[in-house]
Amino acid sequence: MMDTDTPLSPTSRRMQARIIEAVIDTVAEHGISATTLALVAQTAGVSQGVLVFHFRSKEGLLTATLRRQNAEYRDLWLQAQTKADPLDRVLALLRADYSPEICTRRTLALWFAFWGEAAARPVYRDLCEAAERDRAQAMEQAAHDLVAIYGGPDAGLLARAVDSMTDGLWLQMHLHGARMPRKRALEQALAHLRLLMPHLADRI
Amino acid sequence: MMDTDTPLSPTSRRMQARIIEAVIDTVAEHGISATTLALVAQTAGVSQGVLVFHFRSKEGLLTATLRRQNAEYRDLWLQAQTKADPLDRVLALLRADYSPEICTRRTLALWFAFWGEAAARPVYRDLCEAAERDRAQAMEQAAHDLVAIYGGPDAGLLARAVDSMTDGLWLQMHLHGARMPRKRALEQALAHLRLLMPHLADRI
DNA sequence: TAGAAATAACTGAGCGCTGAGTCAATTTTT
DNA sequence: AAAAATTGACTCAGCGCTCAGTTATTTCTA
Repeated sequence: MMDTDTPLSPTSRRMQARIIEAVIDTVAEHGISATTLALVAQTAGVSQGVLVFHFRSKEGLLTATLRRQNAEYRDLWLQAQTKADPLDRVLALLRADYSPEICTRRTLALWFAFWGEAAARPVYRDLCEAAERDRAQAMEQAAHDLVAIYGGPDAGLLARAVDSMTDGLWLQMHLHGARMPRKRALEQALAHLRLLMPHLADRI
Repeated sequence: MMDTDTPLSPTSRRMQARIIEAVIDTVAEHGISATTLALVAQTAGVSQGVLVFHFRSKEGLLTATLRRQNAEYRDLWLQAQTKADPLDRVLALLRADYSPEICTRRTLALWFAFWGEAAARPVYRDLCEAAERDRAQAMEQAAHDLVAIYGGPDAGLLARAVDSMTDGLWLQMHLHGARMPRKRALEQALAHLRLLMPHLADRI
């Protein structure tokens, strides 16, 4: 069990998913530093022992959570890759970052929690970095294709500008909460994109 | 002592500064969750008791550190406000965010550490939010003046785009470390600005 | 297919240890 | 000599993790 790729029994799979949900809730509400096995167990409605049984340690529990978070995020933006037209692809990638699944108090808090510990824990750093990089490459590819067809600024710069805007708006949503709702953030990101590509503004 | 505004003796002031330095080192290296009074005391080369004497609790110690961090950041960008020409002011504000003081492993790790805990601790959230807002307003004012004189895109959008780019690049520097050095980040921010204001590109 | 045997999943009391915070005693500053 | 600053041994609540025992699930056998 755990991080080997042994096929999990449905029972275990369900339990692990349930536990990870509880971890996310706990971290989002209390922060990583106040997340304890007892609290997670209580939130999940199971005994403390089962956490260790499935994830070996608190550390294992947190990295598993981060891994699942990464996978879920990846799944989300991979769907956006299916579009044929590069502008649609860029827009879909962008919209994915402002989807209701991502722009939750819960989810944003989780990302920032792990980013906050990333400097201290190489495991977190590597996982966060990898997720970020994969996504950035996808955007860069899409931007490259876009510029090749429609023209525009340097593709790399364009991609990074869009992604950076996202990080900034995520921070705003994370800190300001209700005063920067998802829809406003999305509208701002789109306005930014229009500014970067005035010649395609009518399609954005 | 502590957060009252009683004038501190030079002895206390020096000791508190020394302790806060140690907190920053400790948080940057081990993260908030692994920062203990013992570790901070050891790093500062003092006894554990003195931490409590000056800051009452671990919580007090951390909020004092955040407050000082805010103040230092504020001092830095306030200097940039002195410029007369609004373009110079925008550029100075931007450059401040990429100054060697800010773009340290240490400093970035500290910001992200507090942002990571912000969702769970209202005190941190409020402090981070306030700092962010003050700074954003300064940028918005400068952008507004700039657009009034030189023309360009919507001032608010411009300001937010610049600041968001910063947050994104801070995240990159934080996660990727050496692969995103300060100078490259600055160069990217400037290139982004040139894209947003082509008519002023030659002055950027 | 019923039921027994074997394995997997889970419980919760408990252990050792480390954390934050205390305080009487000591040193330093005023 | 009085006040302020500092020490470090101490407390004890709460942490991660263990493990003997229990329950659920799957596999085997007649």
